[in-house]
Amino acid sequence: MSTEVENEEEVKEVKKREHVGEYEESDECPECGSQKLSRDYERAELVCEKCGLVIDDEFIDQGPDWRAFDSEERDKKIRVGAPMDVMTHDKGLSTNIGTGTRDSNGNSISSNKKTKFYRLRKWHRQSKFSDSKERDLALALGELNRIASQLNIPKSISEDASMIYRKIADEGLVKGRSIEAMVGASLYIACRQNKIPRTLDEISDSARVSRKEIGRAYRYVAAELGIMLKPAQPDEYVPRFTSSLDLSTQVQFKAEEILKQASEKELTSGRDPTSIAAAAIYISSVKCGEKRSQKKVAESASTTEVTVRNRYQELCEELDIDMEVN
DNA sequence: AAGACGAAAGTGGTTGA
DNA sequence: TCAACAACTTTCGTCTT
Repeated sequence: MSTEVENEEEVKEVKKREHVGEYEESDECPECGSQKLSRDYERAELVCEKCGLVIDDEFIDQGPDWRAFDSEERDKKIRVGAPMDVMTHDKGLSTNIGTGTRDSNGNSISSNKKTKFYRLRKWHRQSKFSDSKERDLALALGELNRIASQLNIPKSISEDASMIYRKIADEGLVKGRSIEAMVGASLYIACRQNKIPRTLDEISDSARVSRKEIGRAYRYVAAELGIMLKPAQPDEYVPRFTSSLDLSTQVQFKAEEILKQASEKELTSGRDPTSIAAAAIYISSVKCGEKRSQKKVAESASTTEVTVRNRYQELCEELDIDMEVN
């Protein structure tokens, strides 16, 4: 509200532009004829300074509808508070009891009342976490953020994951299960849905639970919420792997090209998509003259040289790729 | 010395009786 | 519940660059 704006000049200037209410400050007091009328914006009253008559009340406050605490904020003219934030347990929208020293009538409040409000504020703060659900949610979302940032998961996806977790919690699916595993499952689902899959291994590395448990939680959640995910496609891993290997986009496109042919020939089914992706990247890196060793490629895809080797040999054979000539 | 290759044995998960 | 099974990993010795 305008009370927070310290600069009175600015407020008055806005007032002048429009006629507000029946009376204006320049009018005379109908009671005593005094020309000293003033507006009390806090109470929305136009009063005669001489006799105290309220001439006009409930006029519309034409002051700025944005709030500002300093000149920088005034320049920005921000109209809203914090945006909804699904990443925190109360979506960043919970209320606080203010710390003002005046009551709604503008009178200062007694020290007795002040201590009372201090207590109220304290209780109110604590009540945000009053039930175990909220506490668990706060804990879970904290953990989710930690894992997501460790895995460099984009904000939009971790937000999706928090929405999924909220749903899980709302349906009461967490009961009796590990929160951490459920968080892992939420992230896993969110990543796959956004076509930037992370493997269960990658997630469990950053979480405090095993891949097995996250996998189990994921299957459970998927069944309960009716989430059906298409199996991860190898090409979805390519951009992440190539960039972690510092390969050019040319290599990336080439690898995706190879994978397209491979999936047409149905070479991908039944195989770990990360291995296929790694093999395609290996071939592509050699072909583009940016060779990375099998070991390096395998590492980035968190698999082994042997598997990369086996896959890439299959690909070469089936797609008639000759590794010798460039 | 590093990387590529292949054989062999071991592991964890799925499937079908 | 158990055995069979395919995919994958680990380990290791050999060959090539």
